[in-house]
Amino acid sequence: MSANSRMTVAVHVLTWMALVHGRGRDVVTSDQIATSVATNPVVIRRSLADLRKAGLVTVRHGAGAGWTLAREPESIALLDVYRVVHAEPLFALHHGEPNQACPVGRGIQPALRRVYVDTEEAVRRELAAVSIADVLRDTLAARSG
Amino acid sequence: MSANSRMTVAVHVLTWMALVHGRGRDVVTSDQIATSVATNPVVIRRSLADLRKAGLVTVRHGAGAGWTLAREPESIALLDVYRVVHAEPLFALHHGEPNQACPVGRGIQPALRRVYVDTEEAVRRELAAVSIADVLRDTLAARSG
DNA sequence: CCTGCTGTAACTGTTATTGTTACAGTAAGG
DNA sequence: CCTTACTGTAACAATAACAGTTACAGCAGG
Repeated sequence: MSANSRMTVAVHVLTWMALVHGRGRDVVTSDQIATSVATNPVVIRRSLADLRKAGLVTVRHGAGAGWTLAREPESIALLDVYRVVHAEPLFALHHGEPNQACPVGRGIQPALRRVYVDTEEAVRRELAAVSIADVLRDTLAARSG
Repeated sequence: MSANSRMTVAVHVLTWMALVHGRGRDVVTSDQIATSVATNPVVIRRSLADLRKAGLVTVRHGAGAGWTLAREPESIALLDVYRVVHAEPLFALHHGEPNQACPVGRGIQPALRRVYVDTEEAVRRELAAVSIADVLRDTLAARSG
């Protein structure tokens, strides 16, 4: 296992917040979330910082500080999370420029780019169809099943 | 840009082979392909070795050695290439096991796995619809456009 | 002013990837 | 059988991403 798990961590964070949100508590700390994810609070804070930039959570400073969901779990799609964690495209083009003197070297990048864009859009469509509320429901169902 | 470009390299390799295949020449060397991709022949040979394991190309040793497409370009889908280069899943689950004492920690992995599998399948559907022959056609069109 | 948590820099260990050199293995063709 | 030209692969370096960790300044509620 080497691939990045930022998507998983971010969804876990939001799902956990959605759970306590439903229970009426609204301000939670990175330490509490870190306990559920079983990692370091700084990792959680880094994830939350990104989620905040995207407007998915809000932060409160000072004593009694902590985090709150900025939207209802039903209105947060996994696509929103994907946008936060995936700066890099699914597939990378060549590291260096291919040989422009070769017909394939010259024309393949636009051709590939088109395919890659279509593929990314398929991913986005899939992730747009699932909300944090859906994940929470499935999570609680899986737990008891 | 850091993401892996193995998909791009493998498709480039096959597309180049499809081009010379159409021109009647059938045995090509890693050096020739490396010139088009503008990289080291060993990188190409590594890619070709993987493609060979999947049965997409065949190799000939000795003097006059080289590589040949094992199938017609129309019958090689980008999905076949994806299977070759993508050992790792699109999204990774947690690195360590999440807290099993927490309802979210306990149930989120099966819930996420389901979403991730669906997403991967969307990617596969997209890539299944495009062949190396399609890429070659688009590549030559892009070159002149 | 205390207190508790955030925000973030800095550093480590691990791992993937690309590029590179080097060299043994292999078989076609004279 | 020997030359030749290319494959197959190990080994290594450089780069970069990532997860995890420590440390500490900043902030605001009470």
